[in-house]
Amino acid sequence: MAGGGAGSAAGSRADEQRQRILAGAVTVFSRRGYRAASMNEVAEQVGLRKPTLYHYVRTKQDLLVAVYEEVLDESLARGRAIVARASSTREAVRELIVDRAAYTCEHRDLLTICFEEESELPPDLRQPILERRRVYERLVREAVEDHLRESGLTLPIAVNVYVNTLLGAANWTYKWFDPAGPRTPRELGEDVATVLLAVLDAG
Amino acid sequence: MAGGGAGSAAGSRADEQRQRILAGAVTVFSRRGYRAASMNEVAEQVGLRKPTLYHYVRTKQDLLVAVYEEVLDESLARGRAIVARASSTREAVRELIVDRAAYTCEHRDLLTICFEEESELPPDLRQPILERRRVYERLVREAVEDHLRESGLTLPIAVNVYVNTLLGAANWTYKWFDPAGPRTPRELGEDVATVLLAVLDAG
DNA sequence: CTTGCGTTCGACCGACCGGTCGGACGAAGG
DNA sequence: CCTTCGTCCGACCGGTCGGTCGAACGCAAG
Repeated sequence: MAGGGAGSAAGSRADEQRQRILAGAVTVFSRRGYRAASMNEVAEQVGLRKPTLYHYVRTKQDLLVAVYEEVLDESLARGRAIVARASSTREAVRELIVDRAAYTCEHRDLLTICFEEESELPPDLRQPILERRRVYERLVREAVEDHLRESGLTLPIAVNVYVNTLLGAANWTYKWFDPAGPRTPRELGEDVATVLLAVLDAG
Repeated sequence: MAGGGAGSAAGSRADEQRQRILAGAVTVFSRRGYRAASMNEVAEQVGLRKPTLYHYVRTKQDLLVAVYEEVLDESLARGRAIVARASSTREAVRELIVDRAAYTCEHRDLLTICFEEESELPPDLRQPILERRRVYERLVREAVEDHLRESGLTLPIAVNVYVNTLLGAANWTYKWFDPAGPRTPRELGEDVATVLLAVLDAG
């Protein structure tokens, strides 16, 4: 009863190792691609041998799924928190954009995997995972719709197209954000939001 | 001297086959991922057997490189043509966005490969290819800078950030454009451009 | 010391992949 | 008729990968 359990992390030695292995897998998968990365490489990254990995992990696919779980959980939690705490509907939309870009930049390796390895998901888990992403997108769309309703403004295009454009601009930062550059992830997110909010404010 | 030659396509029977094989490879690579796709699958897609593929193609990597060549050539050609023919600097920027999104939507499989298989490029060709992409990005940036200079407007953010945001929004359409949906690629591109130009016009 | 358990790994297995080889088929040219 | 050449493929090879097995090690409890 004390330590372990079902969740994704706990205090036990074994769970610590699992976390280390997952972190190593993220590094290797994002650098070389899920399929090209071998479990031997993951093991080396963590400082273990392959059979030891399999003492803690069931399959390579499980590691990939864990990445999606983490990103989806975190994305949705952040999104909900932002909507809940926002001081206005406009601020909610703005902060969703800023935070989305910032989160993406702070975890480029994680997001690289999520964006590029969808076809590697096991077929039975693919639908549920995509559905959870759709929940996040709906949250953003509703934030935009709330703001439009409240402000009386109208968008010159379909809301759904606006949301996809917005998410594209924010997500694409995973391709070009430079951690050694002059802008912090949040600053960059604010700039991206400035671009995307202009069309909203123009009403 | 008559038929064949160095270019990427010609009238000879063999070149026709090469085109068919490349098209099949694009389909399979984009659906399953370059690494996960086997040359057997490509062969099946084209209606041949693996050894026959290798009668026309040197290596699997060559097929991948051919995809990048095609997309880079086409992108740059379109970009230059747009800038050359644009009736105003604003129209140049607008049309660059519209066409970028439209081209992406019309060739989703091609672009999917380009966006997601960069790490699979042979190391010696990677730098040259990335450099050519940078040339395209520079073309867009200069179009934006020309418009700002001519109009006397200023952007509230760095031009470079604006261009990356713009390209992200346009490129991301490869993830969500629905060919069965109500909008044509160009219509969708126009909507995306509407969002991105608002901040420019507000200048 | 003995038992037991969590951890580690060398060696191995079956499957598959990129790529090759040698030959078969068929049409064109003599 | 035979030759030639482009096309096609069954069978095969070396290598790698995901995953397993059985044993060894270290350590805490009795």
